[in-house]
Amino acid sequence: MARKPPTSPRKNASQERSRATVDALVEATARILVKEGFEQASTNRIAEIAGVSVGSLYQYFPSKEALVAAVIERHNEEIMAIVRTALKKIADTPLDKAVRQLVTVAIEAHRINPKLHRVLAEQIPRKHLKDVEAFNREVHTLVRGYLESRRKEMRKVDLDVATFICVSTIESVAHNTVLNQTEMLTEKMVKVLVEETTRMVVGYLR
Amino acid sequence: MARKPPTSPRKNASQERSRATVDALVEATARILVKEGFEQASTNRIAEIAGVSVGSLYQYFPSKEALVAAVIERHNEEIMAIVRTALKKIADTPLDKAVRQLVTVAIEAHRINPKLHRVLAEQIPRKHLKDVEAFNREVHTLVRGYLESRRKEMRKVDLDVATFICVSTIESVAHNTVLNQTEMLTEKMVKVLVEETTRMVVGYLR
Amino acid sequence: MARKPPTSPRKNASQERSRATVDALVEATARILVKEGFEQASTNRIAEIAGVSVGSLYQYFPSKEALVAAVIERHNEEIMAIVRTALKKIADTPLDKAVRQLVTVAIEAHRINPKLHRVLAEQIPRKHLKDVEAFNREVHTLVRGYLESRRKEMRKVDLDVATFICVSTIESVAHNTVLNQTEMLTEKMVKVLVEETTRMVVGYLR
Amino acid sequence: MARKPPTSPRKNASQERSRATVDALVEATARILVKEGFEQASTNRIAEIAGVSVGSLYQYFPSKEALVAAVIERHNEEIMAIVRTALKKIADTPLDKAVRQLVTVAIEAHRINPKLHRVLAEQIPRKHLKDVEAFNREVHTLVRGYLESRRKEMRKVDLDVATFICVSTIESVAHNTVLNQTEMLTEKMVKVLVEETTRMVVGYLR
DNA sequence: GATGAATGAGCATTCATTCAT
DNA sequence: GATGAATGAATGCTCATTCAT
Repeated sequence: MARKPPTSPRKNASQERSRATVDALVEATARILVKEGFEQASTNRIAEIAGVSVGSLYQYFPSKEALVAAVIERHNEEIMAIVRTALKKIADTPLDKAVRQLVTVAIEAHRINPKLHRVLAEQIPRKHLKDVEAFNREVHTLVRGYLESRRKEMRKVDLDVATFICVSTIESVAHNTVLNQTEMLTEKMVKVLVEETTRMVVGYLR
Repeated sequence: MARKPPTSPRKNASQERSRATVDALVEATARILVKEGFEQASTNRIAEIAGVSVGSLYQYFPSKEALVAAVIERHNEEIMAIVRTALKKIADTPLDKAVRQLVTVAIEAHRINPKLHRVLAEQIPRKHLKDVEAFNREVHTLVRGYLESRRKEMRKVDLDVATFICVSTIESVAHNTVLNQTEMLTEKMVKVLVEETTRMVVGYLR
Repeated sequence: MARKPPTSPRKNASQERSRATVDALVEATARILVKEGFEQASTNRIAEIAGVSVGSLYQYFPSKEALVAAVIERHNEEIMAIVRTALKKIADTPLDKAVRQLVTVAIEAHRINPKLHRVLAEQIPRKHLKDVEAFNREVHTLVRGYLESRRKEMRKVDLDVATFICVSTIESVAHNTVLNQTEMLTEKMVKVLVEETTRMVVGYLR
Repeated sequence: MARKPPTSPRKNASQERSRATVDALVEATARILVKEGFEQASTNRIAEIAGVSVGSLYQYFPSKEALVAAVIERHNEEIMAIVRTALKKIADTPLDKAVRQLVTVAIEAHRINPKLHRVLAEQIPRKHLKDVEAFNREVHTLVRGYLESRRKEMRKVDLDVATFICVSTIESVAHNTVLNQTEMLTEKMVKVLVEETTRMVVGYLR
C-alpha cells in the first residue's frame, strides 16, 4: 500500500478507479453469462468486454469462479433487498395480505433480471453457490420471524416445518413462473397465480 | 464388411455386445458424475472406467453431451416409471389419499439415487436438459388427468393452473427435502413433511 | 490399455511409435535448450520442433519439468556409460595409469555434448537435478571401489575423503576445461592438463 | 523538475534516500532468493518486501535481471574482499602455509552466506553470470601473481596451467564442501579437508 | 520522484474429438 | 468394429514492465 498520500482526493480517485474496474468486470461477466452462457465466459473474453486487461481482472478477482460468485452475490443482494423491504412492510399485516404480498414480491424478485436468473439457475456449477446457502437461511429466518409474530392467526404447527414448506412453495411457483413458458406470463396469468398460491399457503397456515 | 452371413445368433451377440458397451458407458458416466463431479468427467476418463476405448465411446455417442443426456434420461426414466405406476394405482383413489401418495412417491423418486440427482440438479449445464421438458410435460399431463377425474371433489378451479401449482409445490418440497439438510431427513421428519404438504395441497384443491 | 491384440507386430508398431514420439520430444527439448536456452523452451515450442502436438507431449510427460529431467537423465546416462566402462577397464591398472585414464575420460565425458552440458550446468533450475545426486553417488562409489583395491599403492588416508577430493578435482578440471576458454581447448593443451591433473592427484594419493 | 535549488544537504539527503532504496531492493531480492527461490522472486514481490513501489524499482533497476545481477555482484564482492585480503596477507608467506590459508579462506568465503551461495549456484539462469567471468579472472590473476613470486619454491611448470588447476581444485573442494552433505560439515571434517587439499596442491606445485 | 493500477504477451496445461492402424 | 495415439484450439493465469496520476 505504501505511504498514503495526504490528500483524500487522490486516494478516492484511485479507489473510484478500482471500483469502476471491479464493477465493469462484474457487469461484463453478467452480460456474457446472459448473452452467451457460462461455457463461453472465458476470463480473457470477460476482460475484453469489460474494456480491461486480463491482468487487471486477476488483480481484483483471484479466479474465474470468484468473478461468477460476485455476479451471483450481486444478483442475490438485489433480490434480498426487495425481500427484506417487503418483509419489513409486511410486519404488521394480517396473514392473507402478507402472503399475497410475499408471493408477488417473490415473482418480482425473480423478474429483476430473468435472463441472468435463468443462467444462474441453469448453467452454473453449484460450486459457486455456497453463498446461496446464506441467502436461503436469511429468507428462512425472516419468514419464520414473521410467521412467529402471526401465530395467533395460525393453527398449531411446527414453525420450521411451516416455514420450510411455505418458502419452498412460494419460491418454486415464482421460479417456475418466471422460467417456464413465456406465453404463460401475461400479467393476468401472473395475477391468477398469485391469487391461487396465496390461497393455498394461507389455507395451509390457518 | 463382415464376411460371415448375418446369422441371427451372431447378430444378436453383436447387438448384445453393443448394448453392453452402451450400458457400460452410461453407467461409467453416472459413476464419475457422482464420485467426482461433472468437471472431472472427461470422455477419456469415462471410456477408461467403462473399460472401453475412447474410439468406441464415439461410436455410440456423438458427443460428451449425448452421454450426459443419456444419463439424465435414464435417471428420469426411472423416476417416471415410479410416477407412472403411482398415478395408475391412484386413479380411483379419493383426493386426500391420492395426494399423500403422490407426495410420498415424489420424495421416493428423488431418493432413488440422491447423489446422482444432486449432481444432475447442481452441476449440469442445462444445455443437456431439454429432455427434462418432455419429462415435465408428461408429469403435468398425468397429474392433470387425475385431477380432471376427481373434479367433483374439488372446488372450481382452472385445471392447468391447479396442476401447475400442485406439481411445482410437490416437486419443490421433495427436491428440497432430499437436497437439504441431512439431519432433517429422519424418517419421522419425512412423514411430517408428507402430511403437511398433503394437507396444504388437498386444502387448496378442495 | 484394453485387450492386447494377439500379434506382436501391432503391439511393437505402437510401441515403436510411442518410443519415437518420446525420443523426438526429448531430442527437441535438448536442441532448444542448446540453441535458445532454458527460458525459451516452452512446451508448445518443444512440441512443434519435435513435430508433434502439445497434446502428445503431455501424453508422455506430465510436465515441462519432466521433459527437462528426461534430457538431463539421458545426458547423465551417456556420461555414466563412459565412466562405468572406463572404471571397468581400469580395474587392474596401477594408480598413475588409472588416474590418467580417469581424467581423460572425465574430459571426454564432458565433451560429449558440451553445449548441452553447459546449458544443463548453467541454466537449469536445480529443482530438476535431484537425479544428479544419484549420479554423484554412483561416481563416488565406483571411484572409492577402485581406490580401495589399490590401497597398497597409496599412503594411509581416509578413503572417503580421498575420493571426495579426487572426484571434486577431476570433475572441476574437466568441467572448467570444457566450459572455459575455447582457445584453451587445443588438443595439446588438453594433454597438458591431463598430465598435470594426473600428476597432482597421483602425487596426492601416493 | 525540482523547484528547490540543488543545495547539497538536500541533494545528499536525496542521494542517501536513493542509496537506501537501492540497498533495500537488493537486500529484498537476496532475501526472497534465499527464502523462496528464484522462481518466486517476482519484481512486484521484491518491491513489496523492499517497502517500495514497483515503479521505484524500475527507477533504479532497468530489469529484473539487473536486480539479480546486483545481488550476485554484491555477494561476489564480499567474497573477493576476503580473497583479496587473504592474498595480501599471504604475499610473503611460503607455499605450504599460503596454500593452507587460501583453502581455508575459500571455504570461509563460500560460507559467508551459504544459502544465498547455493541459490546463486543452483537456480540462477547464467545469463546473469557474466560478471562472474571478471571475478574468475581476478582470482586467476591474483593467484598467478602470488605463484609467480614463489617460483623458486616450485618445480618448473606453466604458470597459467598451474594456476588454472589450483584454482579449480580449491574452488571445487570449497564449493562441494559447502554445498554437499551437511553432516560432513563438522569443523573437524573441514580441518581434515583443508589439510588434505593443501597437501595435494602443495605436493603438486613443488 | 514515487506510486500502484493497468497492461498483454506468453505460458503450461486440458480435453473433446479424429483417424490410421 | 475396436483401438488409443495424436490433435490443437482453447483456457486460466502470471509477471515483467509501463505510465497516468
